Amino acid sequence: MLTLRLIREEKDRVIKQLRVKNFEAEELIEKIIELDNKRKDYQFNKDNLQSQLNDISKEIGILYAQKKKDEAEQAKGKTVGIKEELQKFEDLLSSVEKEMDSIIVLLPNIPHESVPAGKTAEDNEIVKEGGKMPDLTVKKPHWDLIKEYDIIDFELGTKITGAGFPVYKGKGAKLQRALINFFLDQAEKAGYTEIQPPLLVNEDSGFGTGQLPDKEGQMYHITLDNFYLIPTAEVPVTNIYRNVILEEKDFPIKNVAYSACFRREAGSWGAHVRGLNRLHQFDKVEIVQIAKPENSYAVLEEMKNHIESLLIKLNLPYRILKLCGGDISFTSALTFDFEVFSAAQERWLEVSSVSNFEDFQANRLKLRYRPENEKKTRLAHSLNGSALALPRIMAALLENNQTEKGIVVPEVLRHFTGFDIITK
RNA sequence: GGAGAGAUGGCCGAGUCGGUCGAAGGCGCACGCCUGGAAAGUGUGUAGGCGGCGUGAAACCGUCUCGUGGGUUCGAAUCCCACUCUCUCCGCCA
Repeated sequence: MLTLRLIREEKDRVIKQLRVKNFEAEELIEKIIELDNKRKDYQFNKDNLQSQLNDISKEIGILYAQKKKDEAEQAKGKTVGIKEELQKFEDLLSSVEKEMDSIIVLLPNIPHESVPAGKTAEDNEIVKEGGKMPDLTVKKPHWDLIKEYDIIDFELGTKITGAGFPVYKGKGAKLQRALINFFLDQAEKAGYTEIQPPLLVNEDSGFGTGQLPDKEGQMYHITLDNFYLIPTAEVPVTNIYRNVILEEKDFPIKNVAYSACFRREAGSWGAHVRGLNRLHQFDKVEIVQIAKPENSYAVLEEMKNHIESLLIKLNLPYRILKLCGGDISFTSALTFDFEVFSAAQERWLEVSSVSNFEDFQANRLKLRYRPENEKKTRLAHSLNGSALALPRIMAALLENNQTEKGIVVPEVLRHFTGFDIITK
């Protein structure tokens, strides 16, 4: 949620920058400013009336204490008109606030200056490519490999739950666990604190990170208790800081969490979603940082480097994209996507997305900090990134590392797996 | 799931039959005095939101906030209702 102050004070810049996201904001912003003016006016009137009323109440209290009962009764009469008037302004205020709340959440975060214009994923800017393309003598897609080596079973998942809930077996399960351990250990070495969050969250948390109210259909909802299954650990981990005022000494705040993630993916089933490419339940290691505004872009860079280092260590061919205005998410100011090349599918697969939300989430979360020697609090910046999402890494590893003898386990994972090749 | 108790500032804790209560007292913290330095002692300060308020900040003023939401009343931390959460006991259980 954009801050009112920004909307008021830098209206033109907001409108201009939102056009990069292909969002025409002028009308909404005019409406917001109009509502805000009304709001101030109503509150001013309300506060004044309340103040008068409070004064009379105090007088009555004193009169009673002095046993001047008649005068006290008389004073009560004076409150009637004021109370009616007060009620009127209270009603006006709450209706204008309600309308304001419903409109202000419609505005997306303004993109960073460096975000390129563009409509679709085609317009994303490739900022870096790395790693070496594998030279394969056999070239089977992972959905064939997992059957051949009996390591992941989709049919079994369908039997137990439904489509998109695969069962990992034997060395497949072990490889998955090795990846999780590797990612967590790497994050720990980079100074992140490991968190094991709840996998179900309440409505307030869903609102805090921006999943609710609009993306409701993307989450599994447990209606009986009104909980939502998390689509990413970002939700519970960032919500740790909901309604929090941080002190200077609390920084840097670096958290990492492994969790299962649940996504309904309603309506997004189609081409290119075979095998592990898109699932309803998958594992992910997520890094989350809370930063001071002046540091947040340096922090984003640091997170980006961390993610890149994982791909290098796994020896996967990768590229880094800066998302264009049309592809960047509603809440993000600047996002980099990481893709790995999956050699048998001959496709780039998105395995990570790292974003700076600036104060957009923080404003909803009421996540603030107190700068040194300042009385006033300020909104902090929040950032997160996948480090990394498991299934597509798994898909790329299986495809890129296949040989006639079996699937070769990357060097860095071997002490977690205890084996160096997956054979039939 | 059943029965009971409770929720007050960073923490502990008081708050009388509703009346100048944003809230005593203590601890902690910050700054100062004292000291050669420290401890002890001592003084001062110590919530957040919104509005007045304008280019930022401070000060000041108003208003709201004692788990959350509503109600009664001229006036609610205090009374009433609903909800949430915590604790204790019982039951169940990895």
